[in-house]
Amino acid sequence: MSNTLADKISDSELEVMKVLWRAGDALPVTEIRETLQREKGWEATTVKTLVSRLVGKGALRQEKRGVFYYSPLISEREYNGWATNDLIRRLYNGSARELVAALVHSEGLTQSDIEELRALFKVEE
Amino acid sequence: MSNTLADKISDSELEVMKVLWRAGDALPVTEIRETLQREKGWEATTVKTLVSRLVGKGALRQEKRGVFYYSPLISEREYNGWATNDLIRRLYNGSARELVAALVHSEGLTQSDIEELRALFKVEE
DNA sequence: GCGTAGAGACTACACGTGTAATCTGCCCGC
DNA sequence: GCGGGCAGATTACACGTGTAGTCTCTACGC
Repeated sequence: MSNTLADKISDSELEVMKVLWRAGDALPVTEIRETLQREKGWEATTVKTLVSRLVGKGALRQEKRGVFYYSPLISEREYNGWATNDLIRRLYNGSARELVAALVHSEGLTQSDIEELRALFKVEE
Repeated sequence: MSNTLADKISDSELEVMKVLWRAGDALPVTEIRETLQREKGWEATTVKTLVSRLVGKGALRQEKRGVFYYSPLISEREYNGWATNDLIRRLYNGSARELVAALVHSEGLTQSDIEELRALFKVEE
């Protein structure tokens, strides 16, 4: 369980990753801090701790340009895929189909979602 | 975050829930223990701890029939729905459609899964 | 040149979780 | 009736996580 990279990113850490993913570019901790201070009310040191832990886990790369700049080593798509598969494995017997079926049957999808998805399935044929 | 019931079931605890869900009936801790000892190699006290924590969290009901019998207070469907929505909220901007789209684009689904789902969507129309 | 602020490192601390061991009291078999 | 085993309760303990505070050093403004 747990692949060497993406070594289990925690909920708070995920917020840091999201900032970097959105930025699409390396950021100094200051900027990450500003964003998360605004959005989450987190203290500067809290953000720094999370960033350090992520570096330790191999999820962020740290690069010295005067001050440290951080960039993701795993993409959002990669992470989401991993987390989604994990859920599918744990709750849906490893069957993505079961997951989607459950969604369809459980009001998770609006009628217009269903429309869009039907189109998607046509295309993907 | 976290609804009063289903108050954040942990991974190990989930295994206990699964045993009860599969059983479809109240079980004494002895039987839960036997199953998990076989399947996971867990010690009797480990299982008892998990069961107690689940009772504390309001996920299991404890009922004295000579010895204690345990039954789930939340159904598998309920829990899966909750956990799935949580994932959707955290990773897919709250959009179930985005999740499904990601699955379709990422090899998560086999061709035959897609066939089945297309049928499903037709029915659900 | 000296103080101050900010960057980065180190430390803190409570709570949840995984994984159990030990203690206690009761019932069953001898 | 006595000892052993089992159910249930209590305790344990390390590690991850959320959330920060403090310490140190350096560079910049005065």
